[in-house]
Amino acid sequence: MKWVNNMTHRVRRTMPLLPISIVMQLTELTARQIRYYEEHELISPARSEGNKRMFSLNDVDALLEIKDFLDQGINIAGIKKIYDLRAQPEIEKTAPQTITDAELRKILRDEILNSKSLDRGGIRQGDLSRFFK
Amino acid sequence: MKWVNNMTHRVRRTMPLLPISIVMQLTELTARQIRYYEEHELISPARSEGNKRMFSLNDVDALLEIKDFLDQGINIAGIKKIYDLRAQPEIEKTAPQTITDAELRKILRDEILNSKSLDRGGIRQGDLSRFFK
DNA sequence: TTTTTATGTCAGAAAACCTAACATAAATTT
DNA sequence: AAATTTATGTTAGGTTTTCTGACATAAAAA
Repeated sequence: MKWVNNMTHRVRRTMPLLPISIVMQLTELTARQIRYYEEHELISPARSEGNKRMFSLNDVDALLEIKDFLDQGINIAGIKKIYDLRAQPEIEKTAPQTITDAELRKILRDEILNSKSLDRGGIRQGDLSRFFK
Repeated sequence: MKWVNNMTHRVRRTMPLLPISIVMQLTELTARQIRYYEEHELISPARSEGNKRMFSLNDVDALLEIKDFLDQGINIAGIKKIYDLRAQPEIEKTAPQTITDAELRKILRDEILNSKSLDRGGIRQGDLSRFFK
């Protein structure tokens, strides 16, 4: 017999559920790093009544992505620009975007030039697999 | 384009993620109630290094079920017995279980006699729907 | 070489959580 | 009916966690 109260697969991705200590474990980032990324507006975790940061699963996803970008040599400004571009996908491929477009090319070019042939093959977010099934 | 870091649907149900404040919101139980149920071994939430309770999604499910049982008039002892019986499903329907079985019947009988015709129709855990999609 | 970036570390304060104790209404037992 | 038990409320004192802000620093960029 199955029971009714199974919320596991229904939790909203945007619900602020997790304290920073748990997010540190899930992402292997320090509190300092997480706060720094928020300071630079890469994430906007919710706050408890007492001003403690509360993170959603989407926030965790975002942090893992930020970590990945940084590991790839992209800097905070670059990540922010990528996010900005993601936010307006409808203007994409229409009129040229003056400076914005050029900036993106520069970012991408720099990324290629900076890649340092790290070649971290295959295993993406490998360590996290121990947390998942 | 989809991104790789989507942990949302892969979080282990048993991972201790949530502080008691969040569990209070999710279940609409007080901290006192949650701690009392733990004291009576209906749940066993994990602990942080500093001894703070950390709850898994399974724990939340369990608490919602406990709440439901209590609302139905079943007391803590009854819930515990139900859990015990659930833990040995293989003995079920075989040899008579002496006292255990009789105790269960008493519980069920008492539940029926105590039902007070509350008749809380249909809507199960209704309020929680606002938390889910 | 100077500046910027990303992160470490520390301090003091506030919030969240802990256990333990006492209080109590409602239900149960005697 | 009186005494006890159950499930929960409340309060107090102590510990853990998190906060902001400041200063420090290695590596990268200008």
